[in-house]
Amino acid sequence: MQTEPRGPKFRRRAEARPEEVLDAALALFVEKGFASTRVEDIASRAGLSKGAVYLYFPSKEAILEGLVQRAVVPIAANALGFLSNYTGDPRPVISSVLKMVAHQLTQPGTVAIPKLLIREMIHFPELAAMYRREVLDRVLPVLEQLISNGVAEGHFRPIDPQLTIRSIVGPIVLHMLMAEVFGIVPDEGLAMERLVDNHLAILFDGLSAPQSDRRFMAT
Amino acid sequence: MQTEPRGPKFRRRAEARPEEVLDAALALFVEKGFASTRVEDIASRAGLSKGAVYLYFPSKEAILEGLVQRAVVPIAANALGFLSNYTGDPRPVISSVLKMVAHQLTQPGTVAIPKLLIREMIHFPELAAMYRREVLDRVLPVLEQLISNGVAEGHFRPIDPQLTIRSIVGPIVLHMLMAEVFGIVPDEGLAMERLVDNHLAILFDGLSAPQSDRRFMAT
Amino acid sequence: MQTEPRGPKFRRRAEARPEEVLDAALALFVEKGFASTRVEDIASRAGLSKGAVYLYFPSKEAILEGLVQRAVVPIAANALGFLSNYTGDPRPVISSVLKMVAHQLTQPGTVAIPKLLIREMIHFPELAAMYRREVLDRVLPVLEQLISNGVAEGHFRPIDPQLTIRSIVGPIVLHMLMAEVFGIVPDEGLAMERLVDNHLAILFDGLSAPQSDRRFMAT
Amino acid sequence: MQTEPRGPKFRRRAEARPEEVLDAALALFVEKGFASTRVEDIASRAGLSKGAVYLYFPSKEAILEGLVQRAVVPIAANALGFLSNYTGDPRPVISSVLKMVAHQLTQPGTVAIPKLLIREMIHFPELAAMYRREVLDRVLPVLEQLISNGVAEGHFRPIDPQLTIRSIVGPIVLHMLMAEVFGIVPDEGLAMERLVDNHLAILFDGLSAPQSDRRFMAT
DNA sequence: TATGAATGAGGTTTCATTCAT
DNA sequence: TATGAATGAAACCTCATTCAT
Repeated sequence: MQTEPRGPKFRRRAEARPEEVLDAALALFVEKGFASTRVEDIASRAGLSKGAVYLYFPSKEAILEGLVQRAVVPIAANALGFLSNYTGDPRPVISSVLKMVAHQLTQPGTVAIPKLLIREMIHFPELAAMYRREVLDRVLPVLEQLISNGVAEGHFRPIDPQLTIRSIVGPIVLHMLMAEVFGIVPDEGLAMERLVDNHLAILFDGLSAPQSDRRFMAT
Repeated sequence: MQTEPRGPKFRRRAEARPEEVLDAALALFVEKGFASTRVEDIASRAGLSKGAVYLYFPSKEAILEGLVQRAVVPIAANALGFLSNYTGDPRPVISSVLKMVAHQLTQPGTVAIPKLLIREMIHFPELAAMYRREVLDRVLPVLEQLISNGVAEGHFRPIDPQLTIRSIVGPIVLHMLMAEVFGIVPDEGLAMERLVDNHLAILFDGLSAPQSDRRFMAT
Repeated sequence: MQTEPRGPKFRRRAEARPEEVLDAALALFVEKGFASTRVEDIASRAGLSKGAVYLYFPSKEAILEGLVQRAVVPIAANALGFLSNYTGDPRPVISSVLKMVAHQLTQPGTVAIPKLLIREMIHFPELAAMYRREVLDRVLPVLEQLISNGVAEGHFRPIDPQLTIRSIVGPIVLHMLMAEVFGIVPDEGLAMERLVDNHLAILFDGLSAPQSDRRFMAT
Repeated sequence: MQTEPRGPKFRRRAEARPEEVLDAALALFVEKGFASTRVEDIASRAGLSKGAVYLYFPSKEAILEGLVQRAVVPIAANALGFLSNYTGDPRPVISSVLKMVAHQLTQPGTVAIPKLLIREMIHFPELAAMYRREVLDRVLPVLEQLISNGVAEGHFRPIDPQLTIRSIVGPIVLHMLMAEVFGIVPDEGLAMERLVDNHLAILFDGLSAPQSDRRFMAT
């Protein structure tokens, strides 16, 4: 008659639950958008019941917040260290950073958050603000400093560091955007490596044919 | 007892109603997103009743379609002519095209449609497909050809034309994106002109300090 | 500057307009039901504008009322005369009445109103009441009297006149109903005449084989 | 401050909810018609909230379908067995079938579905088709066979079995129809039993007075 | 902790009716 | 008389959230 309080039947790793919810939510938000994703979808993809989701997150929006939070933490903890206070020719650093970024962008997890923010920013502006504060406002100044140093030390022409960041990173972003939004991919496929190589060549040495040729042509 | 001459209940203005609806919808879709915009909002901003909107568009989605259609038509009608079959040094053309694009992008109407598409593409993929078909698939090949010519005629280094398009346009897109999504604007403000100038300098002649320095450094 | 009041351009037979509206409405109500018929449909089928319909009928419901009214008038004016006060063997009369009714029922116009009433009675019970008052309450008593006379004069068995009316008319109604509602038609087609012949044979002389045979079989 | 024990906001009764919804819907559809019945009406009559109805049925139309389905199932499961392959004088069988049918038709539940179909067939023709397929196409052939046998074995005159079905059942249907649609009821009330008795007398032996009389009259 | 039945606000769409012209 | 642009009420359906169990 009585139900002896036996030890937990299994205690399905209760600790990892919020993470699983976030994983499920991220996948679905990216696939279908925030609004079109039902809480029940998230729950069942995470292997939970709808109600259980609310044990971990007070609302659907909170899941999105949690998503951005989770993406933000490693940035703060990690990185930048090897960029900061760097002196010397910044070109090798930029090369490797660009390649790293390009590689990251092909990992689905990395772009998901910015993609989400681009879409949902209107509905949740605080989120975009948070992402900016925690991620962009930390990374951009470092890059800016790197370029400034490059100019100061004569490695670079005298260009505007802030604007130049756009010239460095913009092509990669556009590349992703064209592929993601419009399905426009170069003949050879996404080809992130080729894009970066092509871009670095232009970035450092310019689009124009070398001086000698130009003088010749000008004749 | 008195018949105060109130404003007429019905205003008869068949004229440009659909245009007005589109204008109102564009503004609201950009401001609040498609889903969060109620048809009634559109109606009242256009000075109509909810029902009247349905005299001109069979559904809310049709309004969005109409919006993209309207943005697409001028592209087909308009230009490219002055780009096609262009021969000679492409650099001046690229300069002016870039300046033109940059100028266009500061006009609210122009960016609105792509911004909308980036957000709503998930929910209405046909729209993005249409925009791609009608706009991008017309413009990109022309640019590609321009660059190919530049390479063939020795004005440019031997670079990949398709990928190079991203190096040319990407920075401007990123500039807009940073401003729009994250509110990140250079210290001097949007400064589209300065951005383009900075970018063109890098684009044509590279980020690196002139050859002389580099030879020196390479030593 | 002034618009001389010229004679009417054409004065498109303004008199017949209500009739045309009723015709259009009847066709559409039967085809699509009352609720699914838009006033604009009626108008355009009648060759009018939506607004013009309201010059003749104050509401959509009034059109339906007009329809029933119009169907009711001829009944009151016409008929019954030749049935009333009939004496002598009623069988020939019933035969010809039944054939007439059957013929009438194949005319689309005649069944339309009862069909409408069967469907819409719930929404407009007064209409059914009116039809009953003006049509059925006039016709049924006459039939009842006819049968009563037949019994009194020894032509018929002693049966209940009111209930017998159902035995006389029911099969024809069911025949129509099966065809109209369920599309169930005998192998030979609607075959109204055959149905009536078959039914009259049963009605007057019974389904059972003649007495002589029955006695034989009973042996 | 006090927590008055109000009725629980949520009642958990997964049991027979769909059945209750169907019951409520049937009652309302019959009373007010399909279109005039709001889903919320159904819900509250079933003791649910509007939204809960959609837990069991994906749409209002699905409720109607469910209604017809539910009416159809017992037919397939049930009877006909005792009719099929019957040999011998069919008259007792017809008598009892007719009495059974008449009895059934006085049960509110039974007529409701056909009544609904007559009304809504225009809007949902598939429903009428389903009812025909599952019910009528099963019952009618059996009746037809029964009559054929009666003719073959000399119990009946040589009549058309398909048409004769109408002569057998029609009066009962008309009786219901007159009562339901026009409120026309014999002086003695619905009197289903009397109707059937009167009809059976006519059906088997005819309306006309017995042979002897007729011979006399014919003289 | 976990479930999932139940709630109810909110928005799109239809269309009878009105009325300025 | 005639038009048809405009109105606005009404109802279906979705889904985030709650809570009895």
